[in-house]
Amino acid sequence: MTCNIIMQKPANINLSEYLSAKGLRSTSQRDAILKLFMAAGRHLSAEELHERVRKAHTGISYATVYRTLKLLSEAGLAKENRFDDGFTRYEYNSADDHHDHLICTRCGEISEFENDKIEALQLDVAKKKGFKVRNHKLEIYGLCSKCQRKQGE
Amino acid sequence: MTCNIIMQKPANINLSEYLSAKGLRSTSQRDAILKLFMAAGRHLSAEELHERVRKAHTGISYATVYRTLKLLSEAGLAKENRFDDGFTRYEYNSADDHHDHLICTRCGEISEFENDKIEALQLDVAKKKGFKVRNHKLEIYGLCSKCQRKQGE
DNA sequence: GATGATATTGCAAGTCATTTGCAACAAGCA
DNA sequence: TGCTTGTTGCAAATGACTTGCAATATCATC
Repeated sequence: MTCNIIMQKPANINLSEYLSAKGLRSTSQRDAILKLFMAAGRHLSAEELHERVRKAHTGISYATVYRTLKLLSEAGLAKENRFDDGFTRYEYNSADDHHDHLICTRCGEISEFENDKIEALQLDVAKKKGFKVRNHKLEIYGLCSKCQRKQGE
Repeated sequence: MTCNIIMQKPANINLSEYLSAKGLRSTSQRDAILKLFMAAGRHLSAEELHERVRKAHTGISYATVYRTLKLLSEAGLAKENRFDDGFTRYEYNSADDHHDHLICTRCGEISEFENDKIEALQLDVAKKKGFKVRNHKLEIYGLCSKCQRKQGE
């Protein structure tokens, strides 16, 4: 059901290219953060990432995690998502992969979907209003199947 | 197909009914805030509302505006929207009126739309994942027609 | 209308995620 | 190896929003 026929290309830029193009420096902290960020799967908050980073690589500060996450976003390697739970979650941004989110308000599980029809309809709506779309965001909040079952207990 | 997305209770309630039902009190501050909130049109931030309220009715504090806005939300008279600009905007919640938003990232204009097809597709997606929808949020960011023209200047 | 229990207010101080100033430190070119 | 300048960790600052508290106002009851 979820099999993706087209292989997802990784984000086209890699970090060290981006850094040197901008005259920035490569550091052990940045490497460690990127590595754990990519390994972690999606939708990590800065706090969660910091936790993991600190375990593997003592002494990396909160500030550095935030700064690096911002850097990764600018480089196109990460994408920021501000859901309704009050803090920003980051996901690794593979090129051209746009998707939207289903968010379980009970357990916090976030799953993804893609729907071309919805995208097309959005463009129609925007066009009718003379609006030029740059970005969009669709979030569906509710209960995942697990939590529906638990709810009955 | 019926849209069983439950958004919020219809706002057929008026404030004084809600207050007395809950054992709460009606105050001149609450009246003033509600009046200006309703008169103001949509998508006001707490700050904007406070500004207006203060002009008409000196001495109403920020805290009271926030508290009243929260009260109105609980009463179903207001709806909170957290867009990507970092702060919450409130709109008057007329019963059963669900809509989504087009947001101009240049001038901040917010316009609304409704699209039943998109809503239906969302329910499909959710259904396929065994997800029970409680709420959803669709925001399209870009440039309104005015700002596209200005962009060229 | 006066009384009194308690909801509400304004103010200032507190949250909480995120950002920033700064001095110590490190990368990487010369 | 030296030196310029980007980076880091720390602590303090931000900024939207919330809350504690003492003063005040509401409203059911007398």
